[in-house]
Amino acid sequence: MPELPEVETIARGVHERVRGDCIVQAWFSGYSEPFKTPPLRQAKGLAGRSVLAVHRTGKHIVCELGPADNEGRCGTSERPEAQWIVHLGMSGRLLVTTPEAPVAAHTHARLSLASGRELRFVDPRRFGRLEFRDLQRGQSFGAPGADPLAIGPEKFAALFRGRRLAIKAALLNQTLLAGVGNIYADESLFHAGIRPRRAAGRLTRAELERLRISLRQVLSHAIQLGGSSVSDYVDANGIRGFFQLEHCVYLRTGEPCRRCQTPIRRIVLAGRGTHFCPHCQR
DNA sequence: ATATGGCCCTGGTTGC
DNA sequence: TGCAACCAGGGCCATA
Repeated sequence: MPELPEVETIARGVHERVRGDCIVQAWFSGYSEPFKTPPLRQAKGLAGRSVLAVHRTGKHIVCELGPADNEGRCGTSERPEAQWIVHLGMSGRLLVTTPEAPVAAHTHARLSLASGRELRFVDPRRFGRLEFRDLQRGQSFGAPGADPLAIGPEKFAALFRGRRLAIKAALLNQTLLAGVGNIYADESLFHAGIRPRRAAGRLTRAELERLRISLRQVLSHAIQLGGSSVSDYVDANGIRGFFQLEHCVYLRTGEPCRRCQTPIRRIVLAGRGTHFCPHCQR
């Protein structure tokens, strides 16, 4: 399940490989209903654009696109005129391949590039979303929540003030923090020594600061290891990440805590499997 | 206003 | 061995 570190890894990989390339044409599968922009409009908007940069915002991959000139060739303007926004949902993958590479089942988009390669969007569970934005008509994409890697102590504490919901549920709320998903919510709460069910607004200032630091450390460590490959996650080159080997609680129900040997417990919170150490987390 | 729970969707795993 | 039930959960939406 791609969360911030996995999305960051994929965005960096795609950036390195397709920056400066040009989208010659775009193909979309018949499946399209939940896409934020109708496939025909995406295909029309993408064709002839140059890829200026690819980066992550929250759990979204944003491709900054330049203009095409009169001959249909790619422009070289530095200022983005459009954006292609990819959300991978649960099972989405964004791959750079050759056109000859076998087309995986559930491939929903294929962008042919001027270099002769293809950028493909594959998503078996169809929780992913694709959107095209014309920046001359609309606003640039922005995540609603704060960046957990950049937020400071004051703003972080303010996010949770007065909130009665469980801290785990609050961490998953993308309008508060953008990019935290189930794995890193559980892992950061473990490292901060906080029980997932604690009411967000009742955490002490010291606990909130431990949580902010833990979150930042867990996320940046995971980025260094290329993310967590817990199901079928692979990066833009088809390479798996290694952070799953570092997990302390996530999907370790019944296994001994790495710190105190107490068996890890699993509860359901906000509809999500939630894992914690009953001894280390208070 | 905040908070909760159901739904979507497929593939892998478990259990009979 | 075969098949069905179950589980995984991000984001959206209806409801309380």
